[in-house]
Amino acid sequence: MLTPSEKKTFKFIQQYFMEKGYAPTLKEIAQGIGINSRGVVHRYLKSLESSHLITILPNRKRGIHLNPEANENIPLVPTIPLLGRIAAGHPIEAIEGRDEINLADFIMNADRFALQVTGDSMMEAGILDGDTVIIKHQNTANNGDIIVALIDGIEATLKRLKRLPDGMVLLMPENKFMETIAYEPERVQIQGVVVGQLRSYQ
Amino acid sequence: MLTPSEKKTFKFIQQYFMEKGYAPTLKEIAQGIGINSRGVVHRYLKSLESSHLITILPNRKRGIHLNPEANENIPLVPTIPLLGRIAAGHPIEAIEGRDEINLADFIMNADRFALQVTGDSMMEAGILDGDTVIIKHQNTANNGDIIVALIDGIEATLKRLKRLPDGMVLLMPENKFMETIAYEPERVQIQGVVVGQLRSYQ
DNA sequence: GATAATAGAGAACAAATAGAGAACATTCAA
DNA sequence: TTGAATGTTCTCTATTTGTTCTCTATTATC
Repeated sequence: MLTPSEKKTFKFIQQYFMEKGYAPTLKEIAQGIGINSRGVVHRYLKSLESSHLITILPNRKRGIHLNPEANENIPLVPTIPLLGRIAAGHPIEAIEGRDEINLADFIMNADRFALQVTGDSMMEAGILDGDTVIIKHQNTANNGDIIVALIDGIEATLKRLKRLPDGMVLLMPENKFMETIAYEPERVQIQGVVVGQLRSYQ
Repeated sequence: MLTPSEKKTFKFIQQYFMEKGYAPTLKEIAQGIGINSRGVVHRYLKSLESSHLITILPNRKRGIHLNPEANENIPLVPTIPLLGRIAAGHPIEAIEGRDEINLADFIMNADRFALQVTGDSMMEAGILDGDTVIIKHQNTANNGDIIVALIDGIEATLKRLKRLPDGMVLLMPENKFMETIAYEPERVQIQGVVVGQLRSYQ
């Protein structure tokens, strides 16, 4: 179990790694977490090592490794550090305030489930073949939402919703090679709304 | 059975755990449930321990463990049910075997972090303005990987990597309105590889 | 009314944590 | 080779925190 100081130390190391591409010195860590003593930092590092979060190469300068396989030791909060904003042509810009993403907030919820997407009908909305979408189960949706709809009780589809003033329901793909189709409202049953999306490149 | 105060205490601890990743101090619990006395909190903790809801590590600061069996409503491993595969024009197809997505496997790892993407340079790869990409920290990458690169030690960018036989490094945007640029290898420092992606529609 | 259970305040002490900084060993670059 | 920077091990101090008490108040029950 990490103390708050140890956690702070660990986060600083992660962030430093990202920005510089190499590990910080003990002095830099000390400054980064707001203390003066290298000895104290060393104590925190020893503790992080015994939690298998890092590996210390003895006596090496900047000899800290982040351990990839360490998730079992921080099991409780599904968070990942959010280090900043990346835009082409600029240095990575730090984000004040929010410094981590809580996956629980992001998607976990009793009324949510996942679907794996096949096909390219939502390609131009950034939803590609093989992606996973997180659906919030609900029977209504707003204009412009991306929804899971059941047509005639059988055919399921992922489309953007638009209701016309005359009552017709448009299900619009985000792919210029595919056509929007209009349905009578009673043929379309809304199953849920897309609230998130995941993609794995591994 | 628990008294109302004990229940309140237990809920506060659960919530604190989810948010911070470590246990609260007695003082924090006291404030959290609206009293002043650490001694009283300690009494509640003893009671929660004898109900096997928590374990107290004696004399440890923040030495409270939530007992997993008593905690079934809060999953330790964040998962979301994966209901099937959706393809335009077909019913939702069930997936045998895998029926839930483990978010910990998906992204959480000590050497991973998140970056928020600004701009449209990777649009055609389905990475849109505002998306969050999960980066695995590493200094090497394969041809075709989407990487975070530092150019001349300053400028950070998200591009697809291609190495030419003559040693030059191509950083290719996925946007037909932007141009691929070739760099001498010593100007490009690889910071990490994109291993995942999140998008929130909320 | 007596009794027990619940709630809370707060004092007193022991122990853990956070931090400073000295002293020495080791690296690493000039 | 040498010196500065860095890692490592210590001892010391202060503060916070956990723990155990005793005391008071309220409420419900017999």
